Amino acid sequence: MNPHTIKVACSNCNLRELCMPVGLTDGDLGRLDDLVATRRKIKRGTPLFSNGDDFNALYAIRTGFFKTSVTTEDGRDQVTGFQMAGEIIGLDGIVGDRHTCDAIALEDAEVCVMPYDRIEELSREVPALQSHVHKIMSREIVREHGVLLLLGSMRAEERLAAFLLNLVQRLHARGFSQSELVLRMTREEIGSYLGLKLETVSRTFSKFADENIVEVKQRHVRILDTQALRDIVNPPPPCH
Amino acid sequence: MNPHTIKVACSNCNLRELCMPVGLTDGDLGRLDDLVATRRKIKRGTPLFSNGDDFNALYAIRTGFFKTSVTTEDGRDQVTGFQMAGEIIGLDGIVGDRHTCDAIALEDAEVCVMPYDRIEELSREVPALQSHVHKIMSREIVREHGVLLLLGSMRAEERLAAFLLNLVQRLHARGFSQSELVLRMTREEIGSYLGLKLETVSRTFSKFADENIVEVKQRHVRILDTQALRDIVNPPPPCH
DNA sequence: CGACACCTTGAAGAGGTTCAAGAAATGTGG
DNA sequence: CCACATTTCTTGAACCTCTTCAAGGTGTCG
Repeated sequence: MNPHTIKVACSNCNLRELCMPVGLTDGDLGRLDDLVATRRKIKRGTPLFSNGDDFNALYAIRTGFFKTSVTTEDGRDQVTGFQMAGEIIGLDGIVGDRHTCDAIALEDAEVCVMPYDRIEELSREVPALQSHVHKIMSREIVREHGVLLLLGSMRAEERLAAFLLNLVQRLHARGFSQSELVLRMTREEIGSYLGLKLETVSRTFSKFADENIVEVKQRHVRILDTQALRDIVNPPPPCH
Repeated sequence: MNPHTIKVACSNCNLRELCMPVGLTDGDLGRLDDLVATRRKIKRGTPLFSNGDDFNALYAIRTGFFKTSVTTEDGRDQVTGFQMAGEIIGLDGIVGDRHTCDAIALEDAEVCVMPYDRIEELSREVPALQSHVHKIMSREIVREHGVLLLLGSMRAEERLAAFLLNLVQRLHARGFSQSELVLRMTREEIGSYLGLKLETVSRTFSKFADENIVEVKQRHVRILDTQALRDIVNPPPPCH
């Protein structure tokens, strides 16, 4: 067995609420522990899985931060998402038994490895788990709908504002500040996710800073005016 | 009961291969019939479901053609996909018990209504169905990854070329021509899907026509040079 | 046949990209 | 712990793609 893996239990994991927030009986909860085979540590800059890898597990992020990205034959690259503690990655691999994207750790990370055959087996026996797995997939579909909207119909400022609000909201749900955050990704990675060039991302940050909407020092961002960001994403109807 | 619904059976449906291509025993196959409660006819221009509607079923398209779209509070609209016979629609509703997008018929259509609680129930008992449902969701996630790539990193010509190739490939899988197709959607809907304005879509069609890559007469499109379209999507490496 | 929705095309303009240079942070090896 | 190499970020200027606005053409349906 990989030396970077250790045996663990879900039943007293403090991320349980986020990662497997199922209404489980004590008995079911014990069985959930069977789901996580091991944990695995991923070093910053290293893939958890890559395009083409055999699919055999979903991963629950315990600590750390990931990006997922897809690549075309001619080398173009698109970041499809950023994932943080409590989120599940690897769903792309189910349909074809191989992963179709890369998942790269943007900081040292640890994940719970949940072998897919055990998930299928267990979710046949525990309806609450079955339902939860379905919801996780559906949530991912709905999330991507939102990104399509962003890429298809928003301008640079709207995209970056939406991105910041989304990040800070997810961090807040994990107990972090509502207004302060440290970006774990480069401007280029943000740009790839938002369908913009890194220079445009940088310029837009500067513009927000000029307007006293945020303070930006490299990857440290402080949101000074959340409402202004909201208004940028969703222009308030003109008063008349 | 709604007069527009009738009772039916999957077990001898000729779309079975596309819609529920599971390796089923005869016994299981009979049980699949329990899945489809009814059929429902949808008139052109009419929603199958709308944003905010209670979620209680997935729909398998028997005939017809749909678009799905999401809307922002300020009225912006993004087409998230076009669906044709054999495809499953409604997955967005699972996570929150309500639909989060609109599904509109672009031509008169008929769908099989598969109540979601029956799907969950039956897929606990029929592993092949469980696996299939998971694959359908995963496929949708992977499909959307492709659209993200398109919206995030491609130029207008590349987007339209990719769109045409995708449409014709899916139609071909259903027994239609590899080179001829009738668009069921307007230029505006194509544009919304591709993150372009309708004028840009129109101009790009005209450009392809000038270059003898396609023939376009309103919604009738004939592809004259498939390889040219492929080369536009995926520029071949320069010879040296 | 007339009304309406849809499509095409042109010209001007805006938003984002590209290219380039330099500054700031980060990591590395001595 | 410091010097140096590397990566990342910022900013400016020119350019290009796509959008916007406008007008006219085409097709469709009652």
